[in-house]
Formats: sequence, C-alpha cells, structure tokens
Amino acid sequence: MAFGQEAIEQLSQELVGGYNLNARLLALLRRSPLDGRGQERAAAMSQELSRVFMVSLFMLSSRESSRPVVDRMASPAATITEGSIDERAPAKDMRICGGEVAPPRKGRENEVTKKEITASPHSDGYQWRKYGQKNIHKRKFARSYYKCMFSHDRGCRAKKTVQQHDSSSGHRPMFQITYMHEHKCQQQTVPPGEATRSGHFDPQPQHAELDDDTMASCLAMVIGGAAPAAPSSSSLSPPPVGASPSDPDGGRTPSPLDVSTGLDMGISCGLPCAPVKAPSSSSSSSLLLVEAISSSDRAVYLPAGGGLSPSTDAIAMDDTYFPCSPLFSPVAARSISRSDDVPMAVAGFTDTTSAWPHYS
DNA sequence: TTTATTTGACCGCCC
DNA sequence: TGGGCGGTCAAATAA
Repeated sequence: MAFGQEAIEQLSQELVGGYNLNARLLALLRRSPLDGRGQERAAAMSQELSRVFMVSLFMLSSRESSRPVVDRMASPAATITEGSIDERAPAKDMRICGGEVAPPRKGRENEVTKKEITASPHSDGYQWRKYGQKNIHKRKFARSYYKCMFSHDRGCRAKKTVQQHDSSSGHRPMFQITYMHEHKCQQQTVPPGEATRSGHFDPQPQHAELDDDTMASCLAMVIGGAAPAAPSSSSLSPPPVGASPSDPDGGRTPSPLDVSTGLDMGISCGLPCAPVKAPSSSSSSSLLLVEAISSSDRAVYLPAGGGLSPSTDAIAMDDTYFPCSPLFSPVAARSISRSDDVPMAVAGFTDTTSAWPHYS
C-alpha cells in the first residue's frame, strides 16, 4: 500500500526513462521529413513510451490497491469506492476489514450505503460531527464515529465511521470510510475555502475522483512535459483548508496553511493539478516538493506548460507549477520548508540535481 | 461563553 | 445466559 523508497525510485527511473525517450522522440519528429527509418524509430519509441506507461501504472496499482489498472483509470485517484453495500443483504458475509474478509457480525440498525477506501477521509463534501471514538478489537487504530452536522436540526440520519487501515500507518495512511443512511438534510457541499470551526470536511468535495481527461493530462505532463488540462476556475481560488493527515479525526488544530494564517503563497490545494507558485527564494533545483495535507503523501510539482528541462536553469521562480503526485491523487497541499525557523511557511525546492521527479 | 472533541460508561447484538 | 465487542451517549475538556 505505502510507497517505499525503493518503489519510488523504481517508478522514478521508469518515468525518467520515459521522459528521456520522449525528448528523443520529439527531436526525431522535429527533423522533418521523416524517412522510413525515422518513422520506424519513432514507432519503436512510441511503443517504449507505452510500455513505460503500463509499467508505471502497474507499479502504482500493485502497490496502492488490488484493483486493476483499467478499473482504477475509470475511477482514479486514491479513493476506492466499493459502491452501495447493504450489510443486511447477502453480501454481508464478505465484510471488508482492513483488506481481509472478516466473519459477519450484525451491527445496529444502520443501513450501510457506501464503503470506500481513501487517503482523505473527509473528502465527501458534507459536514460531520464526531460523536465517538472506539478502539476496535485487533485493530491498530481507533475507529471514529461521525454524524451529519444537521442530524439534530434536520433529522438527518447520515453517519459515517472512519477506520485507518492497520497497514497504512506509514507514509500514506489509508482510511476505510463506511457511510450509513443517506443524507436527508439537503446539505450543500462545502465550497472551497469555507472552513467551519471544526475544519471537519474536505473543502473540495468533488475532487475525490479525477476524470479521465485529467488523468491523461497528468500522465502526459509527466511523460511528455505537456501542460496539464486547465483546472477548473475554482482551483485558482485562495487556498482552502484541508484536514491534517495526522489528525484524521478532524481535530481543531488549524492547518499550517489555514486561510486565516494569511500566508501569501500561491499554493492551492484540493483539485487535481491545482497550481502553486514557486518560492521567491533562489534555488538551483528543479523540483518543488510539497506535502499533502489530506493524505500525508507528497506530491511532485512540475512547471506548467513546458515540462521539465534537463537544465535546472529552466526553472523560473515565479512560474506557476502544477502538482502531479505519483498517484495522481487530488490532494490538498502544503509546503515544506527546509528552514527550521520558518516551519512549513514557504515552499522549498529540494537539493536534488536531478531534473526529474525525485521523492524523498 | 460557546461549540466541538474526547473519553469513559452504558446499551444491545451476537456467539 | 454471560461475556465480548461494537455503537452511542453524555459529561468533561479544550479551543
């Protein structure tokens, strides 16, 4: 599930290979006209690029989930929805419990409407109130219980439980969310940047699923250096607030990038490929690493429009950069500062000399 | 002072 | 029938 350093390096190597290959292909195509031999070489390079895609996707899928690549492309991102499940239906014998099949255990009269596995347990656009937490037998992490914020006012019975996977305690925690009862409160999804005091929702309710175009765009950006599809206008709005990964229960501790902190960084979060601004400080590196707020993952930010140049001089400090995390997960982002005296205040470029994504 | 979260206690289902 | 366990309540606590 979690990406180890070795896996990340493998994936990086694959993508670096794809990048170099594409550069050669581009150079070849610019040599016009292509003779027969040139066309053959271009076709071979294209095939190799396809292989890079497949290998990379396979690595992602085999480490992140057991779902087939194609399946996940139809419903990408780090959220795996199991669809409508009613525990009172015959399927109850196949309860999913940390990826294992557990024996059936009939619960209260709670109609399970959906289960999903996600890195951002609050990405559903609804406002919830936590009403309990319980250590579950043989589970490493406590289960949190939430009610719809309007359960009292509007009689909405919607509930959800959040259970962190035992195997996801490392770099990329994953959570199983179980929803019970449909919302009857006509609650509007929370608009970006509009945080409640509890901060108990994901500010980008719809971002949990990337459409195919976005996915393809991100892939194209990684492999070919093309600019990603323009994100929706809302992605350029001020940075909304995401829940902290270390606090899946939606604690009240403000996020370091809370809107109210007034940070002037152009860091957006939430939507896939939301742009960030490079820091004004000088750097010789080509890579902006940011840490995802909602998943504790780190996303890689690439320069918009031109892809990455082998030359680090090509990185303009005031350019806009787009995220493209290895999992293409639409995550909220906050910057990482290597400076001890200004923790998490400004985005920082790493010291890597590689012109290609490097994860640390 | 208000509101949300935490946490121990209690309740009910299941084995 | 009793114990184990998950779900919920509500007082205490924190922000």
